[in-house]
Amino acid sequence: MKPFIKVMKALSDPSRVKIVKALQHRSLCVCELKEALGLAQSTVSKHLKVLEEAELVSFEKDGLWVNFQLNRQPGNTYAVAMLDQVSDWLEADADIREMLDRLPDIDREFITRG
Amino acid sequence: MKPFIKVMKALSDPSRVKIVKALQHRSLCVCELKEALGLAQSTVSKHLKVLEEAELVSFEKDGLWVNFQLNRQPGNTYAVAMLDQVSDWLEADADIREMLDRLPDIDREFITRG
DNA sequence: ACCATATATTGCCATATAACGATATATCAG
DNA sequence: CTGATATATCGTTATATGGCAATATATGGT
Repeated sequence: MKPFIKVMKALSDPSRVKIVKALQHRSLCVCELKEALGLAQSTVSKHLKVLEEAELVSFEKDGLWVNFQLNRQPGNTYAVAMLDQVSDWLEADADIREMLDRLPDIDREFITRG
Repeated sequence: MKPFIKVMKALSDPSRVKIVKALQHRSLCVCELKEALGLAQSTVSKHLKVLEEAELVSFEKDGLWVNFQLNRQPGNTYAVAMLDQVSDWLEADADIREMLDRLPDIDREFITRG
């Protein structure tokens, strides 16, 4: 039951859903997600940890940057299924669209430290 | 986004997941679910309301009894999909199995008011 | 009308969650 | 080693959540 609940809880928060939908398009660092979501860096970092623990996202370190992406081989069955579902869902959602439209203009090179 | 979040939140609680898994087998009244879950009647009633608002369950009144069942025609797309998913999931879960094994012996006629 | 019973609602408490700012950690450049 | 920068962690606060007991509501029987 635990792994299932973890996935459901992880997807119960609008900010975390937005992160998943953003990562559907490309891998992103914390600071880019911070810009996309309009949240504090520490808040984004915490959300990413929840998503990681549900095995919905994974990361690769690249020097100072940490690139987060959708998890390609989750051991958690529910994570696999939900990533698949969510990829088709909420494409027309106003909040999601607004964020995705801004995504192309968000670049780690032009983000100032907050 | 709201309807999606409602469904995810509804399925983020072990007691509510148990309710869904129980209703997969037969429709049940509040007092039977109370027995199956070992929770207070008011707690079960509250959980059912959350599930209702996510359109995961519906009910039919029959005199004093209210029979809850899985919602057959949810307007909420996510509710439809998740009911389908969850029907295959957690069948081997220890807590779920323990509850389902007791379910045949739970009968509204033999439940004393708490 | 009155009582019994099934469910819903309310009030309360303990814990969990999401947010932030501040601080700590990690990595790279010089 | 020192400074700069990206991320993680910590401490705090406000709100949400899950649980219970007590009470209110609804329905059927006498």
